[in-house]
Amino acid sequence: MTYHHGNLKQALLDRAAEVIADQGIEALSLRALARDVGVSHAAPARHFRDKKALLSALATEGYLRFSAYVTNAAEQAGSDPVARYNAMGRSVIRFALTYPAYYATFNHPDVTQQADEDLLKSHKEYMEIVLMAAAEAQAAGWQPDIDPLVLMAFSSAAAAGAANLVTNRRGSDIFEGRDMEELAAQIINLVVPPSSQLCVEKRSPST
Amino acid sequence: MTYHHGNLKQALLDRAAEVIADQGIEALSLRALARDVGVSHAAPARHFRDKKALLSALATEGYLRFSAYVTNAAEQAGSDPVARYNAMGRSVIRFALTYPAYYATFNHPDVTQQADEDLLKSHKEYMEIVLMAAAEAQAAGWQPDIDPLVLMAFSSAAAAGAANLVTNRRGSDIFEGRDMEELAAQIINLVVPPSSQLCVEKRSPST
DNA sequence: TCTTGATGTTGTCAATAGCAACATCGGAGC
DNA sequence: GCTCCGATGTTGCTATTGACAACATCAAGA
Repeated sequence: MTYHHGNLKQALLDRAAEVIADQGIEALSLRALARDVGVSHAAPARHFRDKKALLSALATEGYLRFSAYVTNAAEQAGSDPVARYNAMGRSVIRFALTYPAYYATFNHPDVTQQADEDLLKSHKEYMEIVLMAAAEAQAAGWQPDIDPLVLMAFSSAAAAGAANLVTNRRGSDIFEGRDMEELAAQIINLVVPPSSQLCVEKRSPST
Repeated sequence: MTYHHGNLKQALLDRAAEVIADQGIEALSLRALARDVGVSHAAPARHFRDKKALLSALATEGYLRFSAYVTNAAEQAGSDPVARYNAMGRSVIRFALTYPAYYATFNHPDVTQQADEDLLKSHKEYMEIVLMAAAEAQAAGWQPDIDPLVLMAFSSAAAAGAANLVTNRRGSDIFEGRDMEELAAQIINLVVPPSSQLCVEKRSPST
């Protein structure tokens, strides 16, 4: 074992993601992280000024993956821009379930209440991807009269809210017996129909 | 000053709300709370098993106020069920801005990942209020073909997402120069139109 | 070889959460 | 009025944690 770890920064981020995923974000401790990675308790300070910085870095990494994830979902969905946008919405839910650690950082006060330049950049990049996709869906007939930025905010808000619903372990028994993932998908469908065909139908139901 | 505080439990909750509102939920400490209220560091333990319990209690109180708040908003909005539901949505945003401390607890892991009986009850009560209002809006022509529970989840998700957008201090400069509160209102309008008139128009735009 | 900067270690401090033993109050029952 | 007792608050303690400072080690280039 060398004196230098070699890749401590990434090792810490990886381990942090694991810990958050199975013990919750509140259980995260820099010292425990250092122990787990086999390094002394002050070593993380070389890479992260403080705990917030680590969470921010994790969130930054999360948004990068998030961008890739939704982009990929759009590509898988084919060429209909509305179907693509719907698929992106569904992928938000899947992402939250697949990478709970990253998703948890997105909502953590240390991340939401502060600005770190890298974080802002990766977050903005994500939103721009969504914004462009929203504009394309509009061009294909979805909500043509609304400001694209408002539409993007609306979709993001709904998707984020749905993801929260699904990731909350507190079982609101009002949803007793429901498949929460299915519920989330239905929410997405209320935001954007699954195909542009349905946009047209919606606007002139008499046909 | 008496030996017994008299109303320590409520005093702690009130002070906690203040601290959260102006220093953030991460800055909350039971000991500081005890100091501020003029009581010894272990006194809070008599009323709250631990920090999570205090946050849960605060969230419970928050949901009770939340219920009253949206109910009041509906009453102020008149008799059109759709307009009432729209007003309730807007009131969610106002609530988040007016009582940031309560709103912050709603999204805190200690609250979202665990179940405390009182909390579940007050949260369920809130959701039932929204559910009933959604059903009434449906009866007045809003989204008549959708499962009311799905509609309720959709509206809640979108409203919560919009509220998060507005309460996040991290200025995503993609919204540069926007009035975030106005943006949130526009989001609500995409969920439910401001009056039942607009539902009909939406469904048959040819008229 | 010497220097330099990056990285990791050891030691330490203040703040905190949570526990236990004790003190004090105030009301219920006599 | 008195006593007991449970509820409430206090004091003292331990372990954990985040953060800092001084030092050690390594790699690479002058």
